[in-house]
Amino acid sequence: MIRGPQAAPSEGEAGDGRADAALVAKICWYYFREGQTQDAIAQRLKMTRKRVNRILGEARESGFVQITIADPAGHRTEIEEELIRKFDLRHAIVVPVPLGGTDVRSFIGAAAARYVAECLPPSGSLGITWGGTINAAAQSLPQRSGDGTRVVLMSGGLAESAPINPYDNATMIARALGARCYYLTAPMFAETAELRDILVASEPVRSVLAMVPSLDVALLSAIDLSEQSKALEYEVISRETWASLLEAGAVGDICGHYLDSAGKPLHHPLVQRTIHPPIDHVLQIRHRILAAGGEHKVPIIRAGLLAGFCQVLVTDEAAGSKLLD
Amino acid sequence: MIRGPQAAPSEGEAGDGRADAALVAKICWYYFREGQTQDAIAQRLKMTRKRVNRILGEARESGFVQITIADPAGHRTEIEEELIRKFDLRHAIVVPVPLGGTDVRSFIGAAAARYVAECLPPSGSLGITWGGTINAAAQSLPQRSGDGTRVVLMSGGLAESAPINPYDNATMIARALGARCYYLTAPMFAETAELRDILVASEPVRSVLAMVPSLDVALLSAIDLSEQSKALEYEVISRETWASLLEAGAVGDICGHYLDSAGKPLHHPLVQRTIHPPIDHVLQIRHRILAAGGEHKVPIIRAGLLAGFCQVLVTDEAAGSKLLD
DNA sequence: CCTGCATCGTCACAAATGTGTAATGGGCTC
DNA sequence: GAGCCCATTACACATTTGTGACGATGCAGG
Repeated sequence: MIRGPQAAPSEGEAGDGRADAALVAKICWYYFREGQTQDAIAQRLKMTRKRVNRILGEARESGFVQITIADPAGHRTEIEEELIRKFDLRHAIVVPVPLGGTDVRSFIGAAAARYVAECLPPSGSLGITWGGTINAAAQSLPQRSGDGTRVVLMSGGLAESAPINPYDNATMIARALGARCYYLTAPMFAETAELRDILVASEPVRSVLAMVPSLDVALLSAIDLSEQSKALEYEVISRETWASLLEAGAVGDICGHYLDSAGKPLHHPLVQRTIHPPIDHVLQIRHRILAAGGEHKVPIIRAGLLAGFCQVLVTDEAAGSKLLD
Repeated sequence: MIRGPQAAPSEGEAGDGRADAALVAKICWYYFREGQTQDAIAQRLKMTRKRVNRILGEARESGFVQITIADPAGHRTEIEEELIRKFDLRHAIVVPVPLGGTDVRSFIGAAAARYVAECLPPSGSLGITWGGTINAAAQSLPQRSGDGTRVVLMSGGLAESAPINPYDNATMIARALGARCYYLTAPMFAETAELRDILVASEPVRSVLAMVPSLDVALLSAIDLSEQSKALEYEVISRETWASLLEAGAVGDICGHYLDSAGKPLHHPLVQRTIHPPIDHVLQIRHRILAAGGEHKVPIIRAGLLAGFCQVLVTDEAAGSKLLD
């Protein structure tokens, strides 16, 4: 059984030295490329079939072998066509809803990763935000050598390490791309609006934020404000804040900008405390990709689309068809 | 069982309309990404397990799903290191030799395809030559949208359709890249040197050849002159020509340029009849990749390296280690 | 309408795969 | 050197997968 790609990246595995990478590669070649049986490979390499089996399993989970499904380029799904037309997008990618218990975000993340890998030029720069979808993307981003590639995390950090942490996200993506990583060394939300302004004006936060408008690609995620919102679950925002955001008409946020259902940015007190690039800076990024799915994210995705946050949408069938209603 | 990628591309299959591409994609997602069992997928999609099974098989063979093995970038094999040092290469890729009866060329082709896909810029131009290795590459080249990508076939054609035909090669590669393809509308060898000169000077041959120096990437293959040479087997050259080439000291050719074992181009009569770009034009191509392997190709590969034909070598372990002797 | 051809579903089975459990053995600490 | 921990092996077994045989269904042409 191939477990989904969101297997916890626990346990210290730095250089992945457990099994000689060359050996793993060889086994993978024989198995996937040549179609040899695990048994045959084991005999040939003088090891147990079980060992081969385990190595193959690990190779898949760790992303050592990537299985990519042809992008039916030019042969778009109806739903993709519709989305492109309705929201005037450059491109839309709609992935199927998982059958089993798998998290949709890992599907969407994988597709987004693929797209990013394709459109991020060598030595390009990529801005990312925070979220489970981005995390999933990080895990299935194809390795690349990326000379001079830069990754910029466009949100502050969380002091208390949530299961999904902005800094982790950024680190993983940067590692996969072989990129240099720039973090916002500030909390996601400052304690007061004044402090926020001071932080944003101070180095090194200022210079990292200053990179945003000239980024090549932005990989954005959308945070919803439904009951199932991860922001709530991980206590990124308190229940009171949540309630007050809802009351103000917010449906979620993209890159820290809370939007109402029409895509208009709100002037909620929280926004004054958020460390993030201004909207118009984000909108100056040449290539903007929004990766988000799941039915509860439909309102914020729609808001983001209306606000012009993205030219490329990566989502799932469920959200995609709801967006068309 | 996953059969090797060189399954004959026989039978007319143009648009591949047998099974809805979207359906195939979905099944592949469920199976490869989510790890669902074929049975579960069949039930969910209300079809037989056998059907799912068959679709998956076809998807693999047709290259609809690609299985890529992580390039241990920066973590090179010793043999790769040595090759790079000894021949002053920019990069070397050494694939394992197949266990079973699989043709080495499909391995090498796959690796080369992957490399090309990586280094060919969007809207870039790619020059290719003729040969089984290139053919294998075509078959495992990841699909891409390639706006404005161009593929130039740098050799003439064969009138009598050999199992591996230059035009087929070019077409397949162009199709995979979504590229516009430029052919040399001339035979591989003209009947006389005079006719060759006339052809080369005439349109449209001239303008296609004129594209060569400014190509972004060249994917070159090496044709050997051993007894096992495919050129001989497919009767691309006659046995007499073959003998006379050997006598002149040739060890094979790259892009129609016959070289001796030191890499010096020969002035054999055949060369005067060959429709191909001059050596210095080929050497002006910025990014030159030589994809060839198998022990019998070692002499011509070495010659090609000495002649400076490539900065990147894709070969197999057997040839690689022989090259280091 | 019937015939021939081809594709698909059903069944069945052998091979391959994933996953336990217990035994083995190598390397480490003490 | 004894004892222990860990990883690997050997063995066994349930699932999953690939494939062949055979009948049913559907379609084109006479």
